Amino acid sequence: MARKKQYIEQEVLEKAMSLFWRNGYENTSVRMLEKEMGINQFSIYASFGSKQGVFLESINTYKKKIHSITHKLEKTQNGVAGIKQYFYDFLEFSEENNVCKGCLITNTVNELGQNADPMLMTELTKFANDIKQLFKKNLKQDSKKDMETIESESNYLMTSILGISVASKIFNKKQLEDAIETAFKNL
Amino acid sequence: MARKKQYIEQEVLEKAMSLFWRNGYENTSVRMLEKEMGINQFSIYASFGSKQGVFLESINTYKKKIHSITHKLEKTQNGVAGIKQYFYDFLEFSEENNVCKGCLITNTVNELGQNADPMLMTELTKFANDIKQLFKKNLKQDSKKDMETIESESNYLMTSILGISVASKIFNKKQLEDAIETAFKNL
DNA sequence: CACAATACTAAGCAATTGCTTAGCTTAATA
DNA sequence: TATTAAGCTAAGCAATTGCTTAGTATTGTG
Repeated sequence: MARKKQYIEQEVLEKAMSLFWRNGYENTSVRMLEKEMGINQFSIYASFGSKQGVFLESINTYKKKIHSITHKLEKTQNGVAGIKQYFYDFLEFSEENNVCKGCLITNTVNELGQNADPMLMTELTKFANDIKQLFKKNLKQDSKKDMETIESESNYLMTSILGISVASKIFNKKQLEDAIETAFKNL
Repeated sequence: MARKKQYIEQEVLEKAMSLFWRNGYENTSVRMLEKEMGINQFSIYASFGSKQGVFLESINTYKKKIHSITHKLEKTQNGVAGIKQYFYDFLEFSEENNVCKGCLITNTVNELGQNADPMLMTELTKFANDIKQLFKKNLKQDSKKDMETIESESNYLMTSILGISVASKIFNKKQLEDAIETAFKNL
């Protein structure tokens, strides 16, 4: 009985995600979203309710996108080597047109910090924690580390990947590889 | 012959810096600066020219403030141990009311990225490079590392401190200590 | 005291923000 | 083919943005 949507929500979300990823939440206006997504503001609000709504769905889209490499990590059986590979995979993942955008989740945590909507913040820290659990799983595969060591090293790995995410915006490839190689020397 | 300023520029800059540090550049409006600095917009523009001008001076104020710990690092003769101490000093430095604000420079790089004013970006990367040089200096004190190793390890240390800076916003003290302790095990 | 140079107050500027709405097209069903 | 529920266009909303300006207050000097 009714007219059909002239866009596919997942498709325009990909574009919205890309824009948020490049510019951050506050530096992305609804007008910019209009242009990037190629649809009118009315359609944006009809589909996603608010700018925050678009952002939340963009986060979900990001999660799906990064799932290819988190899934790979989830399936590895080779301990620390698998985690190291994840670091390299992440770098490749975050690169676009030779420009590193870091991690959308990390960027957002860093931008909004404690000013962020609590629900959003919960969502973001949950993601971070899931990654940490994957690190732990792989660390356990590596022989005789005790619980305490595994906890410490997973915290270390989390700050390392956060560091890589930020550094990727100003460091060149060689410097990032230096960082990764050295980071894994003592694990 | 003329009326006197009713505020001290360095004093109001301290307050501006604190606000930018907490909220980032874009999330800080001139009205917010007015309130925090306790002076009228006219005075802000008379003293600093623009919002960006206030920010640039805030960065300088930040540098002066952090100089107490970079200076300490500059003077240390105890190699890696001195760098590790710097990490702990930084954590203490970035804490305010039990809330970690990270590093103003790192936050800004992360927020503005390649969208930033080139002059500002140059300023920020220069600061990062100065820290890296201090790391190198201390690494050289530690015996028989070759040039290549020192370069690699200084890149590693830079990403580590960046990671600590970001992680400090979501990790608790124990987790951050885990990260630092593990980070220095292989140096 | 009067002058002149600067600072302060507060109102107001155009532009942009997130969001809404009135009026139209579109398309599947009866 | 007429109806009707939904989507689209584009104009417009109040609030906020960075910044300016007109008018007034304060000061040291002649």
